[in-house]
Amino acid sequence: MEKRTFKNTIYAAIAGMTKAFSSPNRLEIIDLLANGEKTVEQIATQTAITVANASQHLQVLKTARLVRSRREGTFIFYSLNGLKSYAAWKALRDLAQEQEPAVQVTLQRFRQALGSPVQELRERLGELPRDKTIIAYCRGPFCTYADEAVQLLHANGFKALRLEESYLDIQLDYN
Amino acid sequence: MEKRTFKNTIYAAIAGMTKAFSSPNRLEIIDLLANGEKTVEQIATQTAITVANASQHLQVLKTARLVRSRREGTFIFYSLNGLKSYAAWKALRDLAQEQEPAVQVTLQRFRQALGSPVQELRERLGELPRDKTIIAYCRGPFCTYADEAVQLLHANGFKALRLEESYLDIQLDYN
DNA sequence: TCATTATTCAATAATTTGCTTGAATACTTG
DNA sequence: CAAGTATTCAAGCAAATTATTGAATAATGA
Repeated sequence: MEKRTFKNTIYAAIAGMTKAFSSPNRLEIIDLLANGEKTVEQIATQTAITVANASQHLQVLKTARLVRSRREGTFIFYSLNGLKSYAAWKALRDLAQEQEPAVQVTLQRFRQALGSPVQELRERLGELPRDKTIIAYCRGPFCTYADEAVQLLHANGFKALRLEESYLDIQLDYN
Repeated sequence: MEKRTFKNTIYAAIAGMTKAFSSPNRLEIIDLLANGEKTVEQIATQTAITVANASQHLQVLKTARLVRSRREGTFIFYSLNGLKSYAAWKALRDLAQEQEPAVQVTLQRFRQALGSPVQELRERLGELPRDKTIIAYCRGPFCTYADEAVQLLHANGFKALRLEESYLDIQLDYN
């Protein structure tokens, strides 16, 4: 086989896999699945797309071996397939956060624009210990709730930190 | 701004950057540039595409901030823009090597199919020291010459190793 | 078996992407 | 300034990608 043919095959195969990453909806799905397995309908609801469209994207991700599925009754649960899939998503995200002004700016605004659902936390502040540091966790760096929680906790005199990494990040550290 | 709008903006921005990675030709260009800066024509020649097409791809990569350029006389030299660009490419490559059978198989064949240009090395074997270990280096894991060289050196009783990482990998270790 | 529910499939239209060709720009050197 | 060379631009066409719609599968439970 010609050297050029080898190269063409390899780069085409990698690009094929990479294409699965290059759609906003699929990235959001990957980001969701980094938090644990989900059904098609959950994914559709949380990403605000139709079920058929979510299913379609999931097929693309599955063909590229980025996600896997298991059946449980009438439900099919999807999850990320392996740590390297997550590692690649993380590398792309880090890169974009460093180099894409749109991401930097929006993310900052996103985290400042305090919203709502720290409501329960506010109501149950009394149940939290004051002698310990509280770690606020929230899936991925694109979820704002951890930030809101930390701000609320600080305002009320608690020691609190935001956990920057998702659970898959923590696993990555051990490999 | 609506939470959904935030998310749409962020994922779209990341996907925009990711799209720059998802073309075989552009991946090969990135792989080339991981070895150091190159002119448009060098890139076109080494990737076996036309100059206009290479230029076009380079514009895409530049818009996505994955490469940068500098002018020197009539030449414009392109190079990778930052370690994170390289890190992302490496993550994608690792993922594909692990999960894409086509990549695994082809890469293996590629490295076995000994070719030619270790010719000069063969002719100048006498100039090499026999009391030291020789490290064969070759840009990225997708270049075969290092493998051929190691095989030749072993066959002639030298101590030799293949350096798996490119020079950018080595830099990554220090950050 | 039949109705129900979760998921996938299939067809379509709109948009985007990739490569080619030939012309235009930008810098250098005589 | 003129000629030469490296690079980019612009137009055009073929191919791939996306979301939508409505129908088809597949498992569950009565």
